[in-house]
Amino acid sequence: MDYQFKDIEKRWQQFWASHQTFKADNQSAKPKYYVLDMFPYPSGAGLHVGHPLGYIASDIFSRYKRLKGFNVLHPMGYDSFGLPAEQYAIQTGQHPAITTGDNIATYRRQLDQLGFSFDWSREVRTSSPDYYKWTQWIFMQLFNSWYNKADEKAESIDELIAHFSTNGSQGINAVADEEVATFTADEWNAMGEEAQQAELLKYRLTYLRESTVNWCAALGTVLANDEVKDGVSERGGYPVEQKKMMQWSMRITAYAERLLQGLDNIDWPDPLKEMQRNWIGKSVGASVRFGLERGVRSEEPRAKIGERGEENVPETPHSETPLPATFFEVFTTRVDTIFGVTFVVLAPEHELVTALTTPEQKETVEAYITQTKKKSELDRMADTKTVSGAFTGSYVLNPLNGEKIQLWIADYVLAGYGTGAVMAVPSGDQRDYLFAKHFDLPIVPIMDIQNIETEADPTKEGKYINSDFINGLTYKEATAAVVAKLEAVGAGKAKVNFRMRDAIFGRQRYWGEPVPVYFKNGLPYLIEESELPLILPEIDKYLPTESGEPPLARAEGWKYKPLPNPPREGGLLEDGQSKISPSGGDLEGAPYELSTMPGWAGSSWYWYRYMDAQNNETFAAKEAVEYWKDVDLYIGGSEHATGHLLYSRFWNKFLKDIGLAIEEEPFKKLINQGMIQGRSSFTYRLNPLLLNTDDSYVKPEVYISKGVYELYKEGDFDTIEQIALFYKELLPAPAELGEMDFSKLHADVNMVSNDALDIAAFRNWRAENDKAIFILEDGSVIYPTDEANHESKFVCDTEVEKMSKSKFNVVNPDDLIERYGADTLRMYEMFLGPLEQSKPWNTNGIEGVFKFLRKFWRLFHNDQWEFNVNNDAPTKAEFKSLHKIIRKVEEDIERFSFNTSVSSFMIAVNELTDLKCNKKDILQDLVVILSPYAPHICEELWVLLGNEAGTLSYAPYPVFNPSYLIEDEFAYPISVNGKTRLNLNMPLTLEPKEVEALVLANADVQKYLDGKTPKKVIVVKGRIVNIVI
RNA sequence: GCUCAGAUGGUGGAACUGGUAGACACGCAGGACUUAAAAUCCUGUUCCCGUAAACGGAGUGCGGGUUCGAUUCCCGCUCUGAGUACCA
Repeated sequence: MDYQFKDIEKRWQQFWASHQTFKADNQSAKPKYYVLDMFPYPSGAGLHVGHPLGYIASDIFSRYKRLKGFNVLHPMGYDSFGLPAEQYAIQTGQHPAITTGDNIATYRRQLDQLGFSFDWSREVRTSSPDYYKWTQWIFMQLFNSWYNKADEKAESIDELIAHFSTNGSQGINAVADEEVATFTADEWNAMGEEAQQAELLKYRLTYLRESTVNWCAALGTVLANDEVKDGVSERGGYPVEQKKMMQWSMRITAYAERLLQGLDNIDWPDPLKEMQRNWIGKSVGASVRFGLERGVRSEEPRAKIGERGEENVPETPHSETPLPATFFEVFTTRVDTIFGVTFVVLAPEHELVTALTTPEQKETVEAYITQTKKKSELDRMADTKTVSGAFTGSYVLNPLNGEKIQLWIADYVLAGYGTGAVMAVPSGDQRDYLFAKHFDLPIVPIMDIQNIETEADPTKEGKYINSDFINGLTYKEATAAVVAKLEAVGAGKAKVNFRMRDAIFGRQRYWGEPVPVYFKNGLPYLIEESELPLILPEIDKYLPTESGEPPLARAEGWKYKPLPNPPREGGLLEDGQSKISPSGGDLEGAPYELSTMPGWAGSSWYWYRYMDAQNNETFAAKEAVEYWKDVDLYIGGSEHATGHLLYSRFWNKFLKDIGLAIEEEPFKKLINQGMIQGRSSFTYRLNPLLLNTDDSYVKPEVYISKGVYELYKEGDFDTIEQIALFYKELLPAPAELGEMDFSKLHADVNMVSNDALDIAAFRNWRAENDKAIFILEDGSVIYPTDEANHESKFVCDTEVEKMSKSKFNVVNPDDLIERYGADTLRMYEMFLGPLEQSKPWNTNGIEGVFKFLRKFWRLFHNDQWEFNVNNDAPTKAEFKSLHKIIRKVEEDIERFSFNTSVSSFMIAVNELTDLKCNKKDILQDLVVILSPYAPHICEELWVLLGNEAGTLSYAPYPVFNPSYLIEDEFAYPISVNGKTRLNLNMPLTLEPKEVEALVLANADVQKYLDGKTPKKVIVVKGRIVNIVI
């Protein structure tokens, strides 16, 4: 039979499903290998041709690893909470769970069609209560943990409480909020429950805090930093504003150092690691305290800042005057330049600005602040050239020499980074330099070799000048000396600063995991573990309430009512009275948290759930986690570089700290598959200007082929003339033709093949095309009545754009599978080019892969399509072809070069076809090697070859035997002065000297020598001969 | 601006440690088969000179360098894509 891909593929997909061929075992004598794909968000549009690229690669790798004797875990699931389903729900009123369910069904059908070897018994859906129960559970573990810097790990909050009650806050080195209190054990024990809880919240790894958030009013929610692009929301492009809100946050900053260090030990693409490093943004430097100069008059109460550690403040000459604070801190990476500081700048939003502004400067400063507020985030970013700022009228004191320094505000200092204040060193920092020049502030050189004529010179070379006790020292010496001095006088210390902020963990949205928390007197408490999952309640509308509360506030009677049985603290009393709110006697129950978890909650641990997806007792059994440990290969897009991949590493480290995970890093090796862009097709339509027309007739639709259009555009007179004449003939008498114009119109790429338009399909596409006239590439014309054969084609123009419905360039895998089959599509997607490289999708060329599979099929069949394979002993040439491909494919797969292995398969099949090889000894091995790429056709041939159905997936990978590739002759390329001139066959046993003699004796070589003696002859054995004259 | 990645025929791409540039495939051109079309098969296809072949010249974004030999290494530049953005 001919190659019937439809039958074959359907049959084997059913076989794999019904026999659970790819079900992985959680224990095995084989070594484990975990291949993970970034699970998809099931969108309504279904899969387009770009989505499966990574899945195909990971599937090939999984199948290959099974052949190589590994116990492979290769699961798939759905990241099924998310905004699009909710937006759809808002528009249609349909519950997001229904939409999501439908979309998942579509995805599943599409994935099944591609013949993936997923173990579907482990499927997860983040929106399923069985799954989000454990997402909530992990949230509870985070709530019950704090980060102990002494041990560099997370520990139970109970240990912290124990420490507080015996030692107070003394000796605790934690990552916590800035304003943690200092207290003794007695003071702690004397605190009320609420005061204690409020204090503990400052330590918990997930905590509630008023923070500035990216509020997107149009989406009605808060967005993470990585969801905001250029000041607008990444999804939908709605405006985003800064707003203060009470928010759940994750103390990811506790892990900043470990997240940074961990990058050194994982095999990820360098650009991606670099992105994470930049995101974490570690800078090593020092914090320096600048004392405030007396004379500040202010009605403001004392600000909080600077209250702690006041005893360390250097004495200021007139300390009797009350100040809002006695100092503030700046962060600097160049503490060695401290004697070059000629002014200090605060962010306009800095808390001390109002208090430190003198009455004389009040107007100027306020005007400047107003101006800054007006500027949108975008303007502030774009406008980096203009220098602006305002003098506060106050002075600060250099802590090392007591010098009086002007205090300015300027919007180039960001409130959100460091302390929101910088010490300006105009001689060494270009921004400071421009600022100083603009406002005529002093610039003091501090290095002997510094050149500050036209710009700042940040050099670290040379010796210090104008710098007090560090004069004459080098950079390294000076830095150490300054830090030591600052510490000695209590005016600063070495400090590491991170750009990364704690991650906001909440959305004012419906379609997400409910936070397992209720409130008592404004303080958050966890519900009981036994009460998990906290199910997402039904609501009438998926919108915020009129009062602006999140959608969950609409849920009727959705209050925390502790179960009466078993009775427990915080629950109901035996008589049924609630203990929850002692003050209010709240029988109604306590309010739940109304925001839901963000999109990244469910995806930050899902690879563990795959290890033990059905477990109802725990998030994944200990034995399962100990067996699979971590992901060996993770494939997905680089767009998750600073979101998912950072949060996942964070949660993994936390899970390791509390003993639930084994490895410090979750994903050992990661590959980014490139993005597939769309390749749009365009037609050119004539739009002539018609003079003297009335509305009694319609302009004829005339399309011209690309080549004709180009001739026209180049001003080819004949073409212009002909088109005008042609068009004129189409028009009724009264019309006069003016100038010709063209519309460039998208044509659906599915009607275009190798840039040639399928005219019949195009006519059917839209009503107005029905009567269209086409001028083809050679100038011939097709009329609506005339569909006969034409020699020429109608060629479309092309352009690379984003793949989107509106550009008519979406290619759906379903159509291609229908036409060519899954095996062809799988191989074609790999054949397209290197996996990591982004490229436009182009269906041109898929025929070549299809032809290859037919040719492969034909190797096993005779001219009548009868199966025809014999048991004869293969020849040397046949063995050579086979072993070449065994080695090549193995090498290629190991370095994820799938495109080159597809080429090699083509070469092998071409060779074996030429050799007319139909020997089982060769073809059976070839089936095994090809099966990861084209599993269906290989399963079919495997059975035809007499093997048991279903055993191919676990067959042994053929062993490469190098003896088949040993050559005894080699055609040496002979080059003269580096230019290859001819090839000479010589035995490989010859030594370079013998080769040289043979080459120089050759008559053809003599011709090139032209009687001269070569200066030098280079012979690389088995490679090349180069003669230099 | 900074960081990273990349630039090879008409197209996608290959050349893995410096050793025959353009494998493999698409497209195109010509041919075979066919009443015809589709399918299939064969031949050619980097560019320039030349009717053609032999032959000759140029050639991996541009300009230099190292080397017997450079798509590969070094220096400088141009362009494209991605990330990031006043980070102190």
